[in-house]
Amino acid sequence: MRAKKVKTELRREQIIQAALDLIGIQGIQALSIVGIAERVGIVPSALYRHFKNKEEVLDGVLMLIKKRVLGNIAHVKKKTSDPLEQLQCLLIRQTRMLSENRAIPHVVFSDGVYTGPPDRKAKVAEIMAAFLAGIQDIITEGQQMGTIRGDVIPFAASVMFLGMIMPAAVISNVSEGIVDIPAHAETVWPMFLRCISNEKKDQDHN
Amino acid sequence: MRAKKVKTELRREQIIQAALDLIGIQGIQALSIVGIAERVGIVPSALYRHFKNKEEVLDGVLMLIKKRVLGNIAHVKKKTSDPLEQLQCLLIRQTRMLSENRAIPHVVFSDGVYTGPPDRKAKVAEIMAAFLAGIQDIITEGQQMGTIRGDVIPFAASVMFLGMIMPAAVISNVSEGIVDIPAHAETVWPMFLRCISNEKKDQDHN
DNA sequence: CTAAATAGTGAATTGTGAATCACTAATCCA
DNA sequence: TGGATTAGTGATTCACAATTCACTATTTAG
Repeated sequence: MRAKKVKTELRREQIIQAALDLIGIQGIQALSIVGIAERVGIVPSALYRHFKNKEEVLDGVLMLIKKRVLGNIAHVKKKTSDPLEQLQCLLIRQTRMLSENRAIPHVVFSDGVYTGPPDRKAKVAEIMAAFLAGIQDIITEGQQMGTIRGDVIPFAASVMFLGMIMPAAVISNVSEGIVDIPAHAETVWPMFLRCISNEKKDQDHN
Repeated sequence: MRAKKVKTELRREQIIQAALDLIGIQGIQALSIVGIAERVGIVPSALYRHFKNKEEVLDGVLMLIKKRVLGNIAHVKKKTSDPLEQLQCLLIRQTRMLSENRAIPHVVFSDGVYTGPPDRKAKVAEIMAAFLAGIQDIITEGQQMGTIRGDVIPFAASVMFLGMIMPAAVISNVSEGIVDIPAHAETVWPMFLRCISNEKKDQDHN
């Protein structure tokens, strides 16, 4: 049966979304043109009307992920002006996003990143760098406002922030969801807070 | 030229080591029987004298990694009896191991883990679980001795410990070693210490 | 020293997945 | 309405990687 004709613009989005879904289900390694086409409802060769090759599809996936990740940071910055609150909110959003969208860790950790053309690696690096930079911004601001300890090194702290999210995602993937990522985030947050916040000794009583 | 005959026992080790090396260089995805055989100095088909198939080679690699990771924990426990010191020492060893042996993150984070036969996933899960369990042990002991806060949840803390290592390894891989993992570990350790240690308020202020 | 056994070889088989192409059907627009 | 453009199709090509296999060279034991 012949598929309905759809304008390239839209098909591209469908294809990228399909690829993202499939990655979430089976990982990048198993991602095939045939699989994507099937999911979109067209024949494999039709896909080449919209993308030059598989690599270009992957590029699209990366751009989408970048948009979502950075979108979270932007959203959080609008929501409140308290850096610590921003971080907590970001943690929650990010973990929710990961647990709903398992494709992201697959893409970021995939060793295809290392195998593929070098610019793919660079793109992943850029996404991570942008994410870390956003967090460092927040931390620096918190330091200026005095709610975050001055002796915290923003870069190190941003990597540690990532460290609350990344292992949880990996463990959750590997262990078939035994770990509830958002729940874990809630548990870890107070610990992280203790790392960086500038509590003046006596304030913490619950 | 014909390769020297070597006893299976030894060849198996050579093959596993070659696979580990190659994974470190090009990632799991690009790992091929041809590549391994070449590196060992035999012809591809010869490899099948020693392993049933590629999957079995991967199994061997996983076992080797497990041995090394758990070996680090055992070593650290022998070295000192102070839990906090054990953790710091473990952090140092583990990061050194990762920066020398880039294959490990490739294997553990590879999405091939999700694609491959389900028991491969289970094996990776087991390695991570064993590692986390080791850390939890140390933490629990620290709590009994009073040097680690009682309100710390061992599992959460162990994941966070992993969080000091894992993101650093990934960033280092992606960014072509811009981040020096062991150096980063040194930076982050004091922060982690603040998370879990039971300093009685007034001892460290600068 | 010789015959199992053990390990290594190259050719052939098989499977898979990406990409190309000539062709067809739908849509656009003048 | 009718030609040009755009998107979809199926057959096919190409490359590559995992195995298998009949055969050969080398050890090792009796």
